[in-house]
This record gives sequence, structure tokens and C-alpha cells, in this order.
Amino acid sequence: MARPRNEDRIDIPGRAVQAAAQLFAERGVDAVSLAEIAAAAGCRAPALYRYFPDKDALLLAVHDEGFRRLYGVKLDAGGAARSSAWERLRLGGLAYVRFALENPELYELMFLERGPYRRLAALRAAGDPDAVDFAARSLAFLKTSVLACQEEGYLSGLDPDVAAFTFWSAVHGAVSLALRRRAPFAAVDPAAIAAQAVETMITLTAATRTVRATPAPG
Amino acid sequence: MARPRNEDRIDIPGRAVQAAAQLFAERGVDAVSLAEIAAAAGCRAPALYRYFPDKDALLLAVHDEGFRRLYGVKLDAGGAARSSAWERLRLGGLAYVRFALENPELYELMFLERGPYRRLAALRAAGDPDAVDFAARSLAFLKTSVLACQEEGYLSGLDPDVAAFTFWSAVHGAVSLALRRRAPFAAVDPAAIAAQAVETMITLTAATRTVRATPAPG
Amino acid sequence: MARPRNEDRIDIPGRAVQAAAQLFAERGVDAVSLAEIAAAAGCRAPALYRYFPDKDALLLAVHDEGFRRLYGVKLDAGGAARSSAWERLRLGGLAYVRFALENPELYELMFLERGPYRRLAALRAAGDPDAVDFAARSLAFLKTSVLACQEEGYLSGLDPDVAAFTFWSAVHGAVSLALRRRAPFAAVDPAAIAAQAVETMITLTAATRTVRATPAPG
Amino acid sequence: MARPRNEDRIDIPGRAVQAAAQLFAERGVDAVSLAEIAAAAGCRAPALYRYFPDKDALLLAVHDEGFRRLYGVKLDAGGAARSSAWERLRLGGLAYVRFALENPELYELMFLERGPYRRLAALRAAGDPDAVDFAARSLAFLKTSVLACQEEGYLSGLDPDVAAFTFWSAVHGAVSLALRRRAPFAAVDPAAIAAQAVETMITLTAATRTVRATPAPG
DNA sequence: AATGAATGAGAGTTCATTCAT
DNA sequence: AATGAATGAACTCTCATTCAT
Repeated sequence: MARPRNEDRIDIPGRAVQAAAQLFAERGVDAVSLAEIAAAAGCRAPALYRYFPDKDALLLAVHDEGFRRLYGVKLDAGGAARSSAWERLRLGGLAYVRFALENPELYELMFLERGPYRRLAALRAAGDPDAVDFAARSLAFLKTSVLACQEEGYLSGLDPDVAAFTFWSAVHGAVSLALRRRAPFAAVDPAAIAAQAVETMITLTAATRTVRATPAPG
Repeated sequence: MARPRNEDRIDIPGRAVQAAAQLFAERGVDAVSLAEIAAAAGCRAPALYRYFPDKDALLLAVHDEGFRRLYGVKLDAGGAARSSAWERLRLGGLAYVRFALENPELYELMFLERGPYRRLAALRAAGDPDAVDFAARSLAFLKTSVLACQEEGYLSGLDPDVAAFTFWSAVHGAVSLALRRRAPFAAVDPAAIAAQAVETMITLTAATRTVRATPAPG
Repeated sequence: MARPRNEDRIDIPGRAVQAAAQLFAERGVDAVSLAEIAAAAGCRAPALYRYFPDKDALLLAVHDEGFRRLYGVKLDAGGAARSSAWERLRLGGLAYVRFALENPELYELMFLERGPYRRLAALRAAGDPDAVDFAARSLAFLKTSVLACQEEGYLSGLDPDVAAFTFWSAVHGAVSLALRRRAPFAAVDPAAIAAQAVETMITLTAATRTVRATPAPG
Repeated sequence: MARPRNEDRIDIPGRAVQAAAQLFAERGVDAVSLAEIAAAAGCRAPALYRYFPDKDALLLAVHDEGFRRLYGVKLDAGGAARSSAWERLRLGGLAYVRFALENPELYELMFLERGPYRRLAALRAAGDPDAVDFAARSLAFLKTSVLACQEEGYLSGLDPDVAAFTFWSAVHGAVSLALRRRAPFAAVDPAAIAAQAVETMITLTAATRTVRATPAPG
């Protein structure tokens, strides 16, 4: 019924953010000119100024868009009905790796690129709420898994917050090194490398099983 | 007008590398001009061209300097005759964390900033593969520790290469998140967070102890 | 501050080519900056980049313009139904001399200055071979005249290509020496000197008349 | 006995002039830096300032050196004992061509490059005496030949000065076009092209033979 | 007499940004 | 609402030239 509104047909800001996300991630913020972004968005550079006061605002929009999309992705691939807690931990880690390597631009922008924080004083002042938000969600999820593991006798004696952070660090670190091609296994698939790191973390976890004073059945 | 006195201009390349490291890391490589670096180094921009063919070469020098120092730190941390293998692993990890958090700009430049690598790839192709070299040496170092741990009954069953990479990932990840203030513990000292991650990895390692060739008791 | 009014900035590329031709020829290509050309064309240097990708392209445009005009002059000079072939040869030569001495800067740029050719060689390799084209067309034109002369009994026995090149050489040589003030007739009008050389060539040509198919006397 | 004086061993100015002549001719005055000249001369750039006040002075010295060497070359290759006057004319032209194409840098510098004249106001004021000098010698020689030709019945009715200039023009023009690679016979040897132009001029001359009222013998 | 070191001046070029339309 | 045209500012880099040695 309703004709598509104009914005739906043209949607310069949307296309600009998409294009900028891609270009920023591919070649770095400083190496991309507004003219290129405009070209990729199907307009001319001055048109962008109707929607974004300057280049930094566009960068910020890209950033926000990244987190918006990120929030749409479910990381708890394991689901609830898994046999063991550390199996859920494992599947969650692998899902994280998959997400990062399937959305490398997004991940770069969110965790590796410093761009927006360098530029946008407002964000810099108190850290980036979006990122901290995502981090909190990530950690909360991990902590749940850690606690479940501890329920089952693993990781006993560890502070669950610290353990969760350590898991996140390992996965994030593996992903980062893979994305930056800093892993020394040039020939190997980055995703495989990162996944192996996850598996290793799980193996380590499995080793922490302590025989718990076998509860008398019944 | 008056030329700077002699003392002020000794070791221009050294001062330039120092200044560039600071400025690059503070504001990003592309946002720093050679003139600024020169000013910080106590000379004019063209003087830098006597020591570095172009800006990228200066960046490379900063980079190399970073790896040189990091590698020195790691070697020192290995310590002489340490009691146990995983104690060496632990101290190495803590030294890494200390270096990164004491030289955050350098560490950013070395592992987080992408700009440089896009450029340094070209330079490295023709010359000294410093980062890969460092990564390889660092991993070799870690692998040695892992193997020693395995000698002592830890980490058995793990591929030592993968285990070493996982350790590096965990430490690097913790450091990265701390530096980027992505960790949700805003109030906590980043260094403490990262160090805790290292300790956790060690604890996990310790848990992998398997009884070897069980000596006859008593 | 105040932008130039509209009338002042119409046809920037045209004005730029004019200005560049003048400045290049007056002071040499390398001694003229884009800023100067822009100033002479009534704009700022970056504006030139909208029309010419770089300085060499501007030089190429100047060059092309020169050949375009020279070729036009030569065609006109050929005249319509001239009485004799060597009369056409003569008028073509005189027109060439006139063009060169009326546009000395252009002619210098087109034939004497070497700088441009070093650069234009690269441009020409990838694009329109204007000078060679002109040379070829010019020579073809001359060859036509030579052949017509031979039809009428002149220049018999000469290779028409070589004869045409020799004519061009003589006219170009006279013009060159005149423009460079190398001729030792300081007091004499350069144009007159060059024109005399043309007339001499024609006289020589006229002398080559051979009686053809001697018609039966009486 | 006498040890070679220092200048003979080092002779910076001499080597600099040689190097500069070569480099200027090869790549153009503006494209050659003092540092390159100094390197080719076996010293450093500042050393040149002991002998030449600035780059233009060095260029002037190159120019002078060119003419000094040119004056050592005999153009009247024909010698006196030749059978006919136009044979001498021919041999002289061919010698000129040979000289120009064997010393292309010198010839460029003397007749095609505008460099010194653009720069050195003193020279520009009254044309270049050296060049005019050489031109006068060239022309005087040609005029002698022309007069001799006229003695033998050729070129009658022509002003010998103008005829001589025309010959010079043709030869110079052919050489210039050849050196600038403006001749459209890309595949052909430039020297051959220029020589053919000379031959053509001679053929034209030969055609001017007028039967002179056969003088009664005795 | 010659050099290493340094510099001022200036080049071409790019680009975010702003007008007038 | 969007564009073509233009610009100011800035950048990297080169080079003739000059000092102090």
C-alpha cells in the first residue's frame, strides 16, 4: 500500500555507513577519503554532510552500527540442553571465534581499531559504553558457564570473574593475533588456529576436574 | 635562527625514534607529521631524511625498537635456574604483561595498531621480518617452556605448538583488553587484571599435573 | 577571501593551458610551479587537479594544443587550387615559419625543449601519440607536395620520403636557429632569415626541373 | 720529475664539469642535483662550491667546455684537394652530422638546450658569443663552399650568405629532429636520416648546374 | 681543502570541507 | 536534497645552500 518512502529507496546515510564500515575495515580509517565512501554509497561527498557533521561522526555511526549488528548475533551457541558445562563453554568460545572471523571488519572496529576513541573526546572520557556493554554481556555469559563448570567440579578454587576474563582473553587474543596475521603459522587457516586455542583452553579446564567427595547417591 | 647547540642535536635518530614512538602511539601514525616528530626530536623535518629514507622507515625503526626491547625483557624474565618449568612460564607471562603496560604506546604500535602493518608488510617483504621473527622466537621460547612443563608431567597430551600459542593468546588478549579499556572492571588496575589472567593460566596448567611413572611410595 | 566572480572563472582548463604554455616556454617547465599557473589562470592550484591529473598532463595539454594549432595553420596554408605544386610547398613552408615565429614559446615547447619529451614519452606510450602523429601527418602532407612536384617534373630521382624530411629539416632548422638567436645576423629579423631559407629551398627545387617527354619541337 | 700537482690528481672542477655535462645532457639540467654531479665527480656537493659559486655557474662552465671542445673539431673534412666544390660541401655537411651525433650531449647543450640562456642574464643580454662564434665559423666555411660552387656554375643567382644559412639550417634541422627523435622513421638510424638529408641538399645543389657560356679554351 | 650535518624554501599533491546553484 | 566547483591547509619529500669542523 504505502509506497516505499524516499529514504528506503536512496537511504544515503545507511549506504554510507555500510560503505564506510567496509572501507574503514579494509584499509584503515585514515586511508579512506570521504569521496571514496561517497562513491561506494552512490552519492557525492558533499551529500554526506547532510547526515553527518564531519568524518568523525560518520566513523562513530559505523561504530554504533557495528554494535547494533553485534547485539543481533547470538553467542551462546551451546544452548541450554548440553550435556556438560564445559561443553557449553567450548561451544560458546567457538561461536565467538566464528563470529569474529566471519565479521572481521566489525571485530576490528570494535576491539582492535583505536580510531573512534582517539577522535571522539566524548567517548574517550568514560570508555566506550557500547564496547563495555558487549564486554559485560560476554563476560556474564562466560561467568555463567564458569559457575556451571564449578558446579560440576571443574575450575574449583578460581574466582569465577577472573576465570571468565581469562577465557575471554584467550579467545580474544587468539582472534586478534589471527586477524592481525601475527600467528606464526602463515599457511594455516586463521580460524583453525583460533579454534585450536579454544580447544586447548577447554582441555586445560577439563584437567581441573577434582574428584568431589563423591556424594552418596540418593 | 640560532642553530641548536651541539649537545642538543646528538643522536637525532635515537631521539626521533623515541619521539615518533610516543607520538605515533598517542595520536596514530597518520595523524603525526614528520615536522612534529622532528620538533620533538629537536631538529627540522628534512634532518630526519638523513637517517630514515621516509616516514615508513621511521615507523619501522620504532617498531623494531619495540621488539628489541620486548625480547630483552622476556629473556631477562626467563631467569636463570628457576625451580619449575611452569614457574618460568609464569614469570615470562608476567614480564610480558609488565612490558606491555609499562610501554602501552609501544605495545599498541606493535600489536594493535593496524596501520603500521599494512605498510610494514611491504617493508618486511624486502627486509627483516622482525615481528614474525619475534613471534617465532617468542613462541619458540614459550614452546620450550611448554616442553619443560611436559617433562615435569604437565600439559601432557597437548601439541606444544598449540599450547604455546594459546598461552600467548591469553596473555596478549588480557593485555589488549586492558589497554583498550574493554574490560568491564573500570575501577580495577588494568595491570592487575592482566596479571590475574596469567596466574589463572598457570593455575590451569598446574591442574594438568599427571602422576608420571609413579615412584614406589615410601 | 572573496571568491572570484563567475565570469572570472569560466574555462579554467583553457586559461590554464594558455597560462602554462606561456610560463613553460618563458621559464622552462621545471621552473614553473602549479601555483603560478593557477594564479595566471585565475584560480588556486588544487583547482587544476579537477581538469588535469597532474602537472605532466597539463604539459601534455599544452603540447597537444600547440600541435592542433600548427596543423590547422598548415592546412590553411595549403590553399585551394594553387597553380603549381612547388608554390604550395613554398606557402606551406612560409606558413610554418610564420607559426613558429608568432608562437615562439609554443614552438620551443613543441620542438626544442627536451624536458617535456622525456616526460611525454611516458604519457604518449599509453595514449595519443600526438607529436609523432603530427610529424607523420606533416610529413605525409609534405610528401604529397613532393609527389606533386615530381608530377610536374621537379625533384625527379629523389625518394619522396627523404625529400620531404629534408624540407622539414631545412625549415625547422632555420626556425630553430632563428629562435635560439644562433644565427649570426643579430641585426636581421629572424623571421626574414627563416623565410629566406624557405625561398632558397624553393629555388633549389625549381632548379630541378627536367624536361619531360620532350614534346616534338615546333 | 715534477710530481703531479694536486689539481692533476684530484681536479674536482674538471671532473665536475665532465660529470655535469654528461648528466645535464642525459637527463636535463633541472633533473640533475648537485649531489649527483658531486657523486659522479668523486666528491661531495659542498666541495663544488669552492669552484663554482652556484649551480648556474657550473652550467655555464659546462657550456664553455663544450665550445672549447667543439673548437677543437675540424668540420672541413673535405680538405682542399677535392675534385669539386659541391663534393666539399657534401663532405662538410656529413662531417657536421657526424660531429653532432657523436657528441649529442655537446650538441644538445649548444643548440637545443635553452638552460644557460634562461638563467644567465649576462649571456642572455647579447646572445651567446660562443654560440654565435661557432655559428659564424660554420657559416663562413659554408659560404666558402657556396662561393666555390658558384664558381663552378652551381647555385647561381643565390645570395651566398642566404644559401649558406639554408644549408646550415637543413643540416642542423635534420640533426635536431634526429636527436629529439622527431624523425618519423623510428626504426632508422638517426645518423642515417640526417645524412640522407645532406645528400638530398647536395642533389638539389647539383641540379642547379647551369651551362655556362662555355668559355673558349685558351 | 673538504665534509657531515642541517636547514629554509618550496614543490606537487591530497582532502575535508564549503559555497553557489 | 544533492552536486559541481573550488579552496585552505597540510603533508611528504627534494634540494641548493651554508655552517662548524
